Amino acid sequence: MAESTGRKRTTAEPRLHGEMLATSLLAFLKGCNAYGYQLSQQLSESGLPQSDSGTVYRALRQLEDSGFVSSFWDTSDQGPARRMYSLTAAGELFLRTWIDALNRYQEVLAGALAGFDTSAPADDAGNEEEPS
Amino acid sequence: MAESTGRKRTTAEPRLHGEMLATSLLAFLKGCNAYGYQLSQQLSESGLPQSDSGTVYRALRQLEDSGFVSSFWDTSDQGPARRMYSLTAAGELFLRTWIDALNRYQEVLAGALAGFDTSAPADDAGNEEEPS
DNA sequence: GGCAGCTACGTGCAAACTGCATATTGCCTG
DNA sequence: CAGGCAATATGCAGTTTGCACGTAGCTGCC
Repeated sequence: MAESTGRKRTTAEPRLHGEMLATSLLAFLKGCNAYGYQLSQQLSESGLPQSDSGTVYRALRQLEDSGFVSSFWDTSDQGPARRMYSLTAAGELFLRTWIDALNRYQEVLAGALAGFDTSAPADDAGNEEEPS
Repeated sequence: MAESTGRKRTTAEPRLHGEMLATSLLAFLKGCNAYGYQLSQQLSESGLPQSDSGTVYRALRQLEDSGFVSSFWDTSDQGPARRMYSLTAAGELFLRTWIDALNRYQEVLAGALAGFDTSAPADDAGNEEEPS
């Protein structure tokens, strides 16, 4: 009953998922628009946890469905056509919103590491006083 | 191209998932050990995006399977027994690893936001730094 | 020409994860 | 006693992911 599949989630090295992947892509697109392959490479070089390229392409599609990016086919260069993505206003808004949530997230983590009791009113965290 | 349910996940308010949820739980446990119900409440009060309590319980189980937390039944108080969780050494290591990744993550986001819209009103995409 | 290899994008499938509702047990209060 | 809260857990349907694989265009090499 041990590791049959071997693919848990919390076990191996981290991987970039969900909103974090989406936000990273939006952040890259904020600087300059790019295409999927390029973004996938940038993720690898960023030192961030990596993602499967298929996941990246699908994430970009979802972002487009949500209206956070827009795309067009770029055939100006040689090679296979590239789907060029660019950030929309809604995407920028979403990006800022998420960065804000991320800041709180890091506060919590940093606080917990530094010795907890950062901002919470210490209801019963370190106190064993239970309202009974 | 049949349209599915239509509600994606990049649209509404963020929710805490995957490794981010796991890391939050580990961070809380770093300060003091606690049980699921308590952790679920702390998440709500932290200003972080929330998670379903069922998801929290399952995440704790997975963390235990991965060896990042350990648990025992606490019956010292009245009421239903509580499964008390505490952080293990492996969990602490995982926590630090992920916080490190988080730092890089925030660097990327902050860099993308700050590095481009400060004084460059150019909206084209072809004039960014080419790293190669 | 033939052919491997790289770029660039996409999809099928099974496993995994999530949200919601719901069930359970124990205790306390009106 | 019925109702409600605390605390944990699970079934189910829908969604997301990892991996593998497939397509298409171009380049280099013999």
